[in-house]
Amino acid sequence: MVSIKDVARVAGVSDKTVSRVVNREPNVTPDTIEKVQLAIADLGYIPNLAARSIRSSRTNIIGIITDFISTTPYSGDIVRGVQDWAGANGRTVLLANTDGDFDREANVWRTFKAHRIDGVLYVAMYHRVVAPTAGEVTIPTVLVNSHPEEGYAYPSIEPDDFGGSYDLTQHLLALGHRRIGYIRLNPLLLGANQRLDAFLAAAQAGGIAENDIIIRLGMEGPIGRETNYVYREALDILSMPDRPTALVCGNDEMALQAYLAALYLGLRVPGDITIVGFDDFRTVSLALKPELTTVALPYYDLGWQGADMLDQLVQGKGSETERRVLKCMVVTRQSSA
Amino acid sequence: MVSIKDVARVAGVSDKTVSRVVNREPNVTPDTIEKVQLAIADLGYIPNLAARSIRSSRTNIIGIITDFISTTPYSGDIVRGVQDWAGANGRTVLLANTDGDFDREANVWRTFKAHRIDGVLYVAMYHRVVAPTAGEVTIPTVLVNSHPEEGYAYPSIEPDDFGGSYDLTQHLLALGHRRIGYIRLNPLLLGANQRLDAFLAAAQAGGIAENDIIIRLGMEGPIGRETNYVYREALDILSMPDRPTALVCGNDEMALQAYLAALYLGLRVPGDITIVGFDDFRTVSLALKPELTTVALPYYDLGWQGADMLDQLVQGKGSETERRVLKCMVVTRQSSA
DNA sequence: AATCGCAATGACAACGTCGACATTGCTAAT
DNA sequence: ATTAGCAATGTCGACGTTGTCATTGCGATT
Repeated sequence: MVSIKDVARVAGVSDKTVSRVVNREPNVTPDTIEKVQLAIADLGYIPNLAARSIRSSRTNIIGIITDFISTTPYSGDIVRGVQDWAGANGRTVLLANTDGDFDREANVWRTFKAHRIDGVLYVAMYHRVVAPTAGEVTIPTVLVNSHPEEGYAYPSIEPDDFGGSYDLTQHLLALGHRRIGYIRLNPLLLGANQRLDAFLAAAQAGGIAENDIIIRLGMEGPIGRETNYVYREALDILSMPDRPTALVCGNDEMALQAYLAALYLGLRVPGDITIVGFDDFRTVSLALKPELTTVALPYYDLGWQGADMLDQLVQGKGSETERRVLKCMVVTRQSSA
Repeated sequence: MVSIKDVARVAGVSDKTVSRVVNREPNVTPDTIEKVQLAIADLGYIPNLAARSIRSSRTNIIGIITDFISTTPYSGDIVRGVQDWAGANGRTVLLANTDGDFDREANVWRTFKAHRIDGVLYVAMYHRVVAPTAGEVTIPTVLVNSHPEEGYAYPSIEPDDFGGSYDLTQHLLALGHRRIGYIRLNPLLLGANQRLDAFLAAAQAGGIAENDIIIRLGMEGPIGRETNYVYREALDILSMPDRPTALVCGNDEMALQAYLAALYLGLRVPGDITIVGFDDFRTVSLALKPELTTVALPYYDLGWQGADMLDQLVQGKGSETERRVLKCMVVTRQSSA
């Protein structure tokens, strides 16, 4: 591998001068700069970041720790957001996945420390409460799509499930719906309760009677291996003699099953039944016909802004306890009327 | 940061001896080993991999370059496969995304070279032909989910779309279907043609008459911004007076739209119409009711085995031109009968 | 003309680790 | 008793880079 010394020799200057050119330090003659840059291009020299980091004890690497990267596919957007931030700011991204396993997580922390990375984004693939103790964290860390357990102080960034759900419910009320079904997410998910609470709050504020709200549990059990009642419950709700005019689903995959149930029963969306989802998981929300009214989760921004928060933290400017919450926008499509 | 010398001081040995213990070299007294390990634990020493890599000019880091990581969510499984391999073999994964942009890709290669990583997995998020020239590749590279353009020699690993599609078609023939609809993927995708070709080959081999095969184009246009005709075409095929008894869809999202069309027309799956997909994108294939018969793409194994091929290559044992193809399994569920 | 100030450049050490080689001390063979 | 052999440990330098400080040379000031 060609090193700074090779460049120095070819350019006829000292290695330190090459270093100055590479790092754009002041007080170098334009002449010299040109000579050096020529030599660099000639030799195809690329600085060795490992060597640099030994001297400067900063690596410009940030790590991402994920738990279930593949089970909730849309949250890949978080990773993309982080990557784009990193690309735009001259950082590189180390990626590691724990599958939710404690030992593997401890290992990942060890590896990250061994690489002396600057900071860690601890990304939960579903919105939840989290305590990243496996590594006795000593690297600056920001929690993404989750927030710290009581008593732990980490900065965090998460979506405003409550606000999104509240707005979505208001959208239904504005359309005149007065009897509404609701199929709940797995209660283990943080978002599940926030979404339900917001739905109930908005419904109450809108003057909906309690017995005009039909709530069913769509899923339960450990994440990744849950049992799914959505289709059955949707069929059941939609077969009621006084069936609701709108059906709110915990997420878009549930909405998909609600569509199937509705169509199976010969109902038209949205003519006979309005159906809405949550997440704006576009593979589903746009494939559904009519396209699905849902709430877009700001996954990409969660990643980007999370990386930015981490950067602040690394530079000592960030708050140890900032808890940032990002708005979720209602996306109105043709499934609601 | 605590270094090997700190440990040496505390343990009362030389730094080299600590190094020996850390690297499990032979010829160290059990006594010494224990003293050193105690000191290591005491101080929380973790070797600095950057320093190590300067000496040994191997980093044990492999890089993943992806193009469209988020648009096709299931292919996150490839990344997971690579990660798991890396975790099991003491490597770390650097991740970078290009969004299909040439300049960004060139940048990524630069960064990877600057990190002196051992090798690169060039992961195409949809199966296609690829020529990773942006970096004038000098790092050992394996193409995943794609194969090299004519004239370029890279090892590659990809799914056997043809075989999977052939088997799936045979499954339909075995069920007695003699008149079959087919909705094509975007022709830009490598898999699109392989799947269609296999379908036609299997149908012909099974003695299906040409006019008992109804082929429609489901999508076209640039990846990520295509126009989608699937729902319309499905409605159209299923409204034919002599409608086919089975409908093959280019992928599972298309199958989803076919379900919606069938149900809209009051048809039962699989009673009135058998529908099958491709990919086994479980978010869809399992959410559909009845659950979808489809073909599972070996994404995870693509990642794992790709990483393994790369490792061989890095160690100089691999072939520069190996082209590995992984079998795709038909997953029989309730949508076909 | 002598001095000062400063821009431009270089020499050298240090970062943390490990490979090459040297040293020590013990056992076994003569 | 001497030596050879080898296991256990240590010394030192190198990897590629940059920070610190020193040196050079030149124009400006007195």
